[in-house]
Amino acid sequence: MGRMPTVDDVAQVAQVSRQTVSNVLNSPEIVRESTRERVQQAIDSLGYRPHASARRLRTRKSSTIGVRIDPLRDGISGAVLDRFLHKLAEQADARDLRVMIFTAGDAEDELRHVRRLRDGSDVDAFVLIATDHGDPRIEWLTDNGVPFVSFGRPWGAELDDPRHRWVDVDGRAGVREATEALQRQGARRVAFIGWPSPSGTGDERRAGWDEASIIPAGDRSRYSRATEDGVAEGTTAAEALLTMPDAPDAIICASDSLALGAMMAARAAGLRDLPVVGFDNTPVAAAVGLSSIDQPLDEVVEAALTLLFGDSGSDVLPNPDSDEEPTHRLLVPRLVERRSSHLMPDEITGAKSSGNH
Amino acid sequence: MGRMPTVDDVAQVAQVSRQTVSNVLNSPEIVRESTRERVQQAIDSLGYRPHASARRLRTRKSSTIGVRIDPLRDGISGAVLDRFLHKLAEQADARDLRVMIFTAGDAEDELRHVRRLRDGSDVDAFVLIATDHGDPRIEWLTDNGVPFVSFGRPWGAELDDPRHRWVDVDGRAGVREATEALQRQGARRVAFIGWPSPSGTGDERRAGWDEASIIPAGDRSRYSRATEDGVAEGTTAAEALLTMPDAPDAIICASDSLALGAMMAARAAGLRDLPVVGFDNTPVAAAVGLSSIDQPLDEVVEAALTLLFGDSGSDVLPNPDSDEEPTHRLLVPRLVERRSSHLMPDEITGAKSSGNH
DNA sequence: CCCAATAATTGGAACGATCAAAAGAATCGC
DNA sequence: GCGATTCTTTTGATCGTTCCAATTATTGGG
Repeated sequence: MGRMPTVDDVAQVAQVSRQTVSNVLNSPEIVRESTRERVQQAIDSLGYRPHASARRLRTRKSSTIGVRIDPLRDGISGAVLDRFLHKLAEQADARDLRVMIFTAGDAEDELRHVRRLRDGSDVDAFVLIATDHGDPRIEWLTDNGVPFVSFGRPWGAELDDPRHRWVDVDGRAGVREATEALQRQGARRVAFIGWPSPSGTGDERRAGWDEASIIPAGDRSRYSRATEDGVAEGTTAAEALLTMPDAPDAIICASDSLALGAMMAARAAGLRDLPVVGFDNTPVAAAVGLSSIDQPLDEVVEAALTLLFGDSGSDVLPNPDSDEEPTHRLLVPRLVERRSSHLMPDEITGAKSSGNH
Repeated sequence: MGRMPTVDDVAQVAQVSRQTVSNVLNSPEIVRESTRERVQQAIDSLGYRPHASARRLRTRKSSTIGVRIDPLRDGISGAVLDRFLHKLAEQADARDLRVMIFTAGDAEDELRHVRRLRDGSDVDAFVLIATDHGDPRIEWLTDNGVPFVSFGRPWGAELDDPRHRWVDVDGRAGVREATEALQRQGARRVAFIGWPSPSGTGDERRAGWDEASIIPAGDRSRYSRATEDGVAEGTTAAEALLTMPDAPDAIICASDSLALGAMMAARAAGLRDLPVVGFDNTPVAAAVGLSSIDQPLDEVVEAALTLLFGDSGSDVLPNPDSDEEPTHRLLVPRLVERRSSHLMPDEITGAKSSGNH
């Protein structure tokens, strides 16, 4: 394997100068057609590919985005991040961007990485996932002018800081829609199992249920449970709900984990037709035939990239400082109905799952 | 934000030459201690970071590995790849390597990416996941001298081609061990639910059961079922097993999806104590308290990186062509016992799952 | 104390591309 | 047919680093 051809090699074959070759690649419209064709032919015949590092050195941009992948993704819901990552890789490719991943133990460790990747011009911008209450990273990034976008809105006070670009899914609207759908089907007492407050995401989802519920306000709190996330926790909470007088005739949960637990509790109690709805539309939900509220990750990723790079380019937009342009997007999720609980175990027809490892 | 400091800036402050600064960074041992300290101090005070692209241009290596992430990971088992990716990012970081991800629709598309990433010197080596029967990528990569390692052994004839480095987990041993463990606990008729043959991975797992089973050889095939992967399929297969005379007193499955289905079938049939074992130890298994055979991903990743880069460095080893050094590793999985089915729904105490999105 | 051998440091060149500005070709109006 | 205008192509410099060969400082032996 000899050495790779360079612009000079192509130039020589095509009988033009270096720069013209470069122009054919980067600004073809300014090159005369006949020349362009000749150069293109030389490129093809030599199998020339621009050397990415050389280009990056000169242009001072890496066309690469950095993504932190989380260390603890034990939850079923980890699958959402997984899908997100895949969509990101896909759409980044369409814009000629590369995606670099990294992990970090804690926030400090993460900042160390961010600094290294950025100062070394390894990446142009970052994508953060699932920001928490008062996340220290956000502040650091905005203050240091590092371009980034977060999937998940900031739950602190800074919701409208135009310097912070974010994309999120409106869980409130999703749960509201699901609640209304169940009530249209005839449910009169739709219960909700969510997480303890305060939890930005969780509180929003509960609020959606609260807004749509037709349960008399005085009675309503009885139908709402808060517990840590997990299948077992979902089971416990659902059992408590199902054994009370005027038991609910449908349950909406803040996650598929909780919903899976609730579904198992319902079955154990012989309530095979009790509708149960989860959140995130994870593979498990699909596998066991659980209805779930699906996050439109395609749109999320597209919105995130648009906020960072504009409608189509691969140049990072200047960090926003005025709010002429909106710097965030709130997207609406969609209920995927699988009529969760109208199926007995021997009738399950959930989507197939694949993968051998 | 002014311009980033360069080696020259550091050199000026430390009163040495460029090259000495470079040496402090890359070969500290050849620099006199007093000088080294002075330079280091200048580096710290200026906050200097080497420009990654410039370095890559000069050294002609990118210190980056490329990983393809799969487009369809609907299965529960996708979680394994997820964990793999995380471990990879972690260990790559320890070796000062970066990880770049990409996706591709089909094999041809993937090769296009590989070629682009490699010819552009974006990545030094590739990590492939889950190779299939007679994977065309493998041949192309070996023939073109692209350094790579695969997680998953090649199932074609080329198992011992020293040019192909691979790491895999010995599913046969894992299932064998699980079968023996169940038999030690008193099970007499351990059944197996796997995938239709031919399936490299699946056939191996079944073979492990076959080797350890104490069911008389003539009877054994009745206790073995083959079906596509999926929760519903697992349920169906388990029901068939459980309704036959001399029904099995334990079930081992080739995946957690199948196992989850089998577990649900067992419960529906009132067999709450029937042991069920899955494969991959996915979050779902942990969540519902399902025993499962765990792949030692830490070791897998470490072995993979060692095959590519040697014991500690970050330079790609020359492509092997003789078999002086072993170019593959087969690792042994471990059974995680959760006594799957000794729990009724209201007693589930599976590990909590987390993650809000 | 000098010379040889070794250790430490230095300056010029190169990696492969793009930028900026200058130079050359083609086109147009009159 | 000539200068002005526009289009196309070229030349020299540069991005920040490491390689290479040359130079200077240090050490040790006789």
